[in-house]
Amino acid sequence: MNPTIAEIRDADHPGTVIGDALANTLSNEVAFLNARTAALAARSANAALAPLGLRVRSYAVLSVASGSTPPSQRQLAAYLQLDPSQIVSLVDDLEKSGLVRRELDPSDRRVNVIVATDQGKALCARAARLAAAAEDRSLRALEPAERIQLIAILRKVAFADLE
Amino acid sequence: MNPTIAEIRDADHPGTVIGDALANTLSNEVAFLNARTAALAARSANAALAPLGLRVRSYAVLSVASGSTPPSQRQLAAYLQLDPSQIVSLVDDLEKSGLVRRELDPSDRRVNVIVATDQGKALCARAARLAAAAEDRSLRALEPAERIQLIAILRKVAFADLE
DNA sequence: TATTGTTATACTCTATAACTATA
DNA sequence: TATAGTTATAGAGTATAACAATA
Repeated sequence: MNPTIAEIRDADHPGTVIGDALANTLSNEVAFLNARTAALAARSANAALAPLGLRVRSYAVLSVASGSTPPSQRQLAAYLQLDPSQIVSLVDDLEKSGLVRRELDPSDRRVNVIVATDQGKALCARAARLAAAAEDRSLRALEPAERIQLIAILRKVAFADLE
Repeated sequence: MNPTIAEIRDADHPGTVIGDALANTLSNEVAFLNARTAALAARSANAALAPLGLRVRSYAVLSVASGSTPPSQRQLAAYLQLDPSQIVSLVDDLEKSGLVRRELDPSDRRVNVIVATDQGKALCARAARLAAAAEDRSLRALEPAERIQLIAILRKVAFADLE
């Protein structure tokens, strides 16, 4: 169960055994564990969302825009840790699909508030269920209590850049 | 401290306040928290490793190759969750820099064993220290006990694809 | 002057498929 | 037939810099 002492095998090619030693240095580095986990989770979530025409990125934007406080593009960029220039094409695509609208903020006409349409909110709800199912599969190795711990700890780390 | 109730600000532009509601749905999704954390950690680690001419990817390959059980390229791909074709250019670059060698496995001449040179091992040791320092900064929001919990839980999730 | 959104560009990473040489 | 490594290519993601409109 513990990667340090477990033999590690390539899931696709069971003949490929990776010895204990491989699972040493890197497997204690959070950055590596995070990268590996995020890669698996993103692949899984992208596959789950594909039938809806969404990807993890566009789903994230749609999800925030579907909340009770529609964000500006700048806020989306900060929250999703993307460059503001990347938000442009994400919102473009969602807008073309009729899932969100850009609304000029009357109090500051430089800012676009991104608000989900009814159609967007409906799709977001369906997407959230698919994402949750993918997450259940990704986290199947964890006890319920561990899952709660993981979320609590990751929230601290994920937002450590904001005081 | 808790992102659900905290106001979230853009670190670069303190005037940008993101309301509570933004921090709701997504911030309970492990895939999102993982992606945000991994993005921050990768950026930090890449910056830390840049003076050595390494990036997180090449460092990961070098680190495994520096261990006591040098891997095949296939094993590297499985362990790092990369496609075997991506390993080729990573190893090419490291080999050109004299940090690793491809050694033909005598028992199966299809496989290249990737073994770090002495120079590669020395650089890997320096890189590991820089990576550890970057990790300390990334995880500064955690108590020591939380850090240990995080590693234990992430290891389970990160290797759930291997039974 | 500073900030929001936008465009443009170059680079890195991801995903597939096909090829070769060995088994 | 099947596997290890390689090549090629297209698409997605990352990082910067510059610009127009607005504050």
